Amino acid sequence: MDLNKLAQALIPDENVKPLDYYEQAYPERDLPQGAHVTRLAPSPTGFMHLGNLYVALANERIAHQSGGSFYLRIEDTDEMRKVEGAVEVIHKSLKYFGVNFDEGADLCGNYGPYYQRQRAEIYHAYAKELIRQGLAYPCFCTEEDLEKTREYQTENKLLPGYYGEFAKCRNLSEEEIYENLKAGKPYVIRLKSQGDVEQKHTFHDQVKGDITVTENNQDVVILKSDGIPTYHFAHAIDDHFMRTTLVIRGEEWLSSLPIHIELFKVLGFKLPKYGHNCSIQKIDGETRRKLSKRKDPEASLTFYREQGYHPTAVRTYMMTLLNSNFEEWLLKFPDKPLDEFKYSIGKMGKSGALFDILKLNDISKTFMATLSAEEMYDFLADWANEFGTDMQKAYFADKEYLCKVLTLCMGIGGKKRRKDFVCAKQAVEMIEYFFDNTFAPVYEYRFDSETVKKVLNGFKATYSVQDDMSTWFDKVKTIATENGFATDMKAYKADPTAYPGNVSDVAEMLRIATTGLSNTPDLWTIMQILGEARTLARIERAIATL
RNA sequence: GGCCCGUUGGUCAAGCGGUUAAGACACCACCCUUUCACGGUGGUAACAUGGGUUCGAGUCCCGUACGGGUCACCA
Repeated sequence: MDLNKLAQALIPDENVKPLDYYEQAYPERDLPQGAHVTRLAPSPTGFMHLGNLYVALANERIAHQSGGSFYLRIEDTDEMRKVEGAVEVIHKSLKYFGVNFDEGADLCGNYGPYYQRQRAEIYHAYAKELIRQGLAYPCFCTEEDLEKTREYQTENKLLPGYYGEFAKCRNLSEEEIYENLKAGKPYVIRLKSQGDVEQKHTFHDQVKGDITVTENNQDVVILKSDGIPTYHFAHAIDDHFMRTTLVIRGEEWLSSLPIHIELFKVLGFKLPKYGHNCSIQKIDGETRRKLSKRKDPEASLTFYREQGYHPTAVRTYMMTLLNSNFEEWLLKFPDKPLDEFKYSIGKMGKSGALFDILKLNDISKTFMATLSAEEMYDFLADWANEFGTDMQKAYFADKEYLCKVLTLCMGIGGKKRRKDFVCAKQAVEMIEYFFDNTFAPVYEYRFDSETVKKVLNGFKATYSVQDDMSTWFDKVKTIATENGFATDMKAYKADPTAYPGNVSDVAEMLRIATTGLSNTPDLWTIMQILGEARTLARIERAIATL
């Protein structure tokens, strides 16, 4: 068979450039020893998964730490999944979490285009070369044909797929090929696999260590009938010409690694290093499964923005899952920037980790407690502006007042910072009692109405905003004594049954009356912030409901 | 089902042939405390399983079980 003629018939010369051109157009990068070029290569589906951030972080760290480059390539070879505006979403959501690309789609760079659809020519040039070498061929099988062989293979317990004797179009005669072409039959280009499934090799994965890979024997499709490459072929071409040195990707790719190895081999390209990381899982009843886009809201990156998790907190949590020695480092250097941590690919977990929102919350609380009132104001204002209700947005009109509230709620100036704030949404909800238009208390006292009424009336009669903290508390103690509550904690502890309660119970009644909550920061300060008129109004409001 | 990967407390995990099997989150108790937190101290709790190899195995080998991934003209 005249392979040159076939190659020319399938992919005419005028559509491609000579192979040398590409090698020269995309030369080896001039980088320091040990520098890694990594990438993120998502499909533009418009949905950003937590896993996307996870793998992006790993790739970004390794590239930047080694003095290499990290780029974004868009895998838009599947027309069906494409969504308008998706690339913007990718940039926006990753940027929010501090992941920045050096080059790539919608950015500059010398190794583009970074959209696979715009790289048709280069794929065709190499597909043509493979055809010429007899390493690829056109396949005219229809979906029904493939379905039939698959059925036969399953029935007979044979390895499914298009290979060896089942690869009918491998052996098409020259006449048959041209006849099919002439008849306008649609076709794909398949790799003529040289592999043997009996052959196993050990392969060093950067994450998993030594693994055994079986040679590929599938005549995989490299060019679809519309001339667009499949992922496998595009991966080999792109990562070669973009000069990727290390591919960190999800472990779902592990099983197609043999295909990639063969593709790089037949194309004459040097295989990059690979690291296959495991996916983030979730416990669902009894079983674990991958975090699911459909079932788990926390799978989506937008979830963290909507809830108002601080990007640094999410990033920190991701790092604890990504590198097993990170947490130890964090404990040792809590104030150092995250980027100073020495990331190592070898410290990535070999088995899938469960997503633990409690742990995220803890990290988040600790981080939030490092912010100043001003920083917190800005962070909450940003969130409210995008996701808050109109009432919540109004909180930010009086910055001075809100900063006072935040200073109190975060325990700034105290001996120890409070750690009440987990995320913006919860924080904004938590401070709503400071604003009269959202103050909607549900009073739940642990004492009977009569007692509460006596306490509240006693307080109302004596409260003055001029009182300093100890004067104020002395008054609370007086009210306690008047109602039979213990003020001497030692005496109370010795015999709790002798009293209806102690001062703390009295304080709690006052707290509930003024805030609607039994859990708030220091009550005296709250009353100072509210002022005398509002404080008394609230006490009266509470009395009225009794 | 075939192939591949994995399995240390509830969760994340350290461990590289000899340890009282770290640490963090969560949980519990106590202390501190005018509430709630914060903080402190302590506690409960683990090597999936059966065989080897070895003086000695969480660590090495084989089997089993369980979990995950994958078997497209999707990535």
